[in-house]
Amino acid sequence: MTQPMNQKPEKDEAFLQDCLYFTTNRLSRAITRMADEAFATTGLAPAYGYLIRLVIGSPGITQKELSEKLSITPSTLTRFVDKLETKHLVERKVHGKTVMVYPTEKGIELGPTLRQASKRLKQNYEEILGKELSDQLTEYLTSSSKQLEK
Amino acid sequence: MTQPMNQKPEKDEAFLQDCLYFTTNRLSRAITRMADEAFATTGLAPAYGYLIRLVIGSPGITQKELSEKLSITPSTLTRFVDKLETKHLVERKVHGKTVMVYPTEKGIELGPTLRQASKRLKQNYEEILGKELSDQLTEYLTSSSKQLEK
DNA sequence: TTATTTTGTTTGTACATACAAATTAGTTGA
DNA sequence: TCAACTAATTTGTATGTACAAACAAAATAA
Repeated sequence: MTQPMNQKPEKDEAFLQDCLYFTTNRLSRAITRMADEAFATTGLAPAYGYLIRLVIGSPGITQKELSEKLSITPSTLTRFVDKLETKHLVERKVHGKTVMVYPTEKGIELGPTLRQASKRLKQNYEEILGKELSDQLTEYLTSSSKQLEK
Repeated sequence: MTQPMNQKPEKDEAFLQDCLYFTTNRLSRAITRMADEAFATTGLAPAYGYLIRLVIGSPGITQKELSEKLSITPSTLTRFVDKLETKHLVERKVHGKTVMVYPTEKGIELGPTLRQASKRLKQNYEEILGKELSDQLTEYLTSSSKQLEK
């Protein structure tokens, strides 16, 4: 009897838990919910917070560089900068065909608040997952992303 | 001198690589791109493929159960089933206040194609990441999701 | 110098997804 | 029996994100 007893095609749902696509997106939804909460006080979605921090850290950084560091497409980055510009948190300076992004005074002032939110977020998930797993997972994620993005 | 030399606030971008929110979403974008390719032949986005497979595996499964197994909200699930219903791949049967979902003949026939696409996807990412890392990562992701979803 | 190609950005459009509110249908307690 | 509650689903609306096409500026080739 080579055939296992279970005739029915995938009566259970192991194929979900085995799929990196599914499991990654599942975690993405969970951690995004958590991040939204942690950043609620900043008035900004988490992704925007990280963008501003990059701009504060490197005033005049180009949009191309930003989209690379954030691993999002240039078109998405355009929309992000649009929104932050209408909130007067960053401003663009066009230089030929490239666009350089600078923080405004208001943007710079937001820096500490953003770092705090990040810290809270990290505390929250480390409390649930443990520092061990959190760190290991984060490291694996970065390494995998780098490989897959090629 | 308690203060480290580096005065400038986050000149580098380590804070990105250290953040589980960022790294998870980064991988999510990369693997979703890959999954879209692998499922291109099916005419369906990957998420819909998994939904149909659950329905084939448990005909009459309720929407509530589906949304739990897929870890998506009920409202999202409603839209998914809407779309699959207009494509005549599944059909709803209302039973009181719950909705049961059944595969159509056409939906059942799609099963093998979907499993193939899944297999291709897995082969593709295992080729890049290695089976080792893939498995370990997938396991960590599932375990973390379970904990964070509580 | 002019024509071609490349590069960075933006715009149009589409989709997955969520939350909050509305709806509908059982359930329970007075 | 009916009012209040709870649970499953749907609808309205908003947002992050991508891809493809358009556009604009720079670089290169002729």
